[in-house]
Amino acid sequence: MAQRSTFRRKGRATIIDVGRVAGVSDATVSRALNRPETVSQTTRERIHAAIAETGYVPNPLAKAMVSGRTHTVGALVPTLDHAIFSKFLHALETELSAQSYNLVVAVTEGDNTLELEKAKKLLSMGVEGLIVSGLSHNGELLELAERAAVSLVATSYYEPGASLPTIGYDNEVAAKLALAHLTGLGHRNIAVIHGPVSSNDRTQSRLKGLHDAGNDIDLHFIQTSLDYRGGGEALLQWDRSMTAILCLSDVLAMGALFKLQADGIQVPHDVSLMGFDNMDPSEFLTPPLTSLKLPIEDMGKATAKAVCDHLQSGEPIASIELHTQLAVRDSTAPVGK
Amino acid sequence: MAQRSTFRRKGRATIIDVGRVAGVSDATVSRALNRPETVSQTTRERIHAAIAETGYVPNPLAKAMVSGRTHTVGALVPTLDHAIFSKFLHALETELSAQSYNLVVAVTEGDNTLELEKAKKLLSMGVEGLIVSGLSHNGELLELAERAAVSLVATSYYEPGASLPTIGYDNEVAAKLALAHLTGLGHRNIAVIHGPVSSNDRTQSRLKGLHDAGNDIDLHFIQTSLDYRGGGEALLQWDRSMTAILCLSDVLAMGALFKLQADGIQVPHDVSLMGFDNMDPSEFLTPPLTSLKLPIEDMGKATAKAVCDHLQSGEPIASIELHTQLAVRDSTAPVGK
DNA sequence: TCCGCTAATGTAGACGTCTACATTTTCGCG
DNA sequence: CGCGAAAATGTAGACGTCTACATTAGCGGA
Repeated sequence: MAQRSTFRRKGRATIIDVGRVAGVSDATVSRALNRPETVSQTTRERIHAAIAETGYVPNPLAKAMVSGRTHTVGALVPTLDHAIFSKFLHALETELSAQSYNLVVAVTEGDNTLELEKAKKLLSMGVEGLIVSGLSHNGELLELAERAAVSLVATSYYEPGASLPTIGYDNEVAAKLALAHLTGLGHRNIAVIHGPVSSNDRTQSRLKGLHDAGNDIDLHFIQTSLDYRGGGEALLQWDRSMTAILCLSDVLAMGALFKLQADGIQVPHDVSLMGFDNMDPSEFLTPPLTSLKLPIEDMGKATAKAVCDHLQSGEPIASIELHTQLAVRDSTAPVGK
Repeated sequence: MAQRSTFRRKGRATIIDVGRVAGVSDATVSRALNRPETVSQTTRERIHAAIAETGYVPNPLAKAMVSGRTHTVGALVPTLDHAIFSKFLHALETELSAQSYNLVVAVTEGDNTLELEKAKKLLSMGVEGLIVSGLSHNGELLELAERAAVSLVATSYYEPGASLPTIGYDNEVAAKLALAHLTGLGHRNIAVIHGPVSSNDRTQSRLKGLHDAGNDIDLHFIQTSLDYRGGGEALLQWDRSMTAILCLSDVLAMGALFKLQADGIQVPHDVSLMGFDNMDPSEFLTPPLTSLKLPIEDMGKATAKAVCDHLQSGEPIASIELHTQLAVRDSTAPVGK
């Protein structure tokens, strides 16, 4: 803990202090650290001793400043407290970190104003790329990112015509796929339980995909809060004339299933139940839940790769479509059963 | 999109370019931006026009370098793909962001070597504080953080004697509390389902809390994988002589419950089932799951506050104990029933 | 022994912003 | 009309690291 004033200016030793102790210039120290082969054996040893003596730690800010790189990518997500986003971020972080990038996370609560505000913070800390969720954003966001020369990419979406690259899946098609499964089983009168529409463009797209279902299909849309409770409460608007329930999220489906179980209503005997997301527990439920698999982990990996490639090559980011897939399990059955 | 070579050096306009266009020095521009009241009205206007013209965006790195601050805090968590940690991070981010700090997240997969590696990356990008989960770490970590003059705080734990400040709860006490609930209902022969012990010191502590349960209590420890499947599979080692099952995580409890439901075993009639964590769905299960509430959100908030206070005041971080609490619901019943 | 080449090290200035201090301008008031 | 204080602006150098270029040292060969 010796406080050698020789090599301490404002608390921390600098590369110059190390040089002074080792009897060389700062440039030599820098070289010893970054390209050791250009420094003689003996000098290198003296320098390392000096580093140990001074407790020198490179100043990351000075480094970043001179290189102009922070190796940092920012992600804006509506929430962390939802398996979809945390799974996505997990995959994203893993891949980014494999390529030596750091991930800064900011939560937007689905609020475009807050999103803009947090985007500013991320930009003003020097992120090199910015990942957002969905397509509806404050108009200023794009402009902001462009001014900062930071490239933007949207996820949870695939829409090649959009004003920014998108990496994700087609929510409309996915919703159609889910519905087709139920109609294929003969269901014609179907409850659709979904979360709030405002400030959730994924839900909006999914609903859009359902709207032109066809004349002989009766859809009853039930909006509720996007949580387990909401799934249960939505059932108040359900009656047995609707032979199937399509939930636009597995959380809602589980909420509904638990309520049905509590009420003694048999799935799929009394009603078919289908989710959307394919979350971890879904396949273990009783009965195992039919759902729609979203390629969340792939999306995380692909997004990380795209951003890293872009930062390396300078090429613009291309949109990538990932595919959704039915996971047919026991919670859905033919209408007659 | 005019490419005025006058004010472009390496692609981006600098504060000096703005000054040149506005006909003032860089210092005046800097002041106009940071302390506008010290600059005359007319000059300010000219400067803002110049900023618009040049598309100037302050370089965050230079700023950080001169101020020596990044306003960034790092968090190392075992995984993001688990509600506990993502809930924690959500609360953490919310509070940090309220105090204008950014959050960098790194995933350790519960591996101390990887943790150390990622800690290095976080330090070398300039985090001002580092939040880790649990107490078992690579020894180098503490040393590293100290050298970088970055303060460390451990969460999910409360242990005032530890070598670093801890903000969390007492896992041993919590486990005892859970067990006491079951023994209080008369259960004497209890299965304890838990996840992998290695590299999970929270599980270790919880088990430690159970070990001196008392002579008349028979505990059957069943280790399994920490996921829904694991909870179900663990039941292979359970038989009806064990009148209660204590799962050291709600994920395991849900996995077990779903399997019990599938097998037609009634909870709590045939067996009492208790979880640990109190995750979102638990109260909606059929039957609602008795669990042990962990103060995860409080922990996130408290940790953020502690770190921010520390960074503001320079005072060392003090350990904080948060309390756990039983959430008694219908999945547990007296042994006779 | 000296030339010339290579290896090793030093010098100087750049990166973009901030700020203490110096200087200039402004303006009120006698 | 000029003095002096206050307001406005400029100058210079710091922050810590990197690197192109300049310089010195070292060494083998003739």
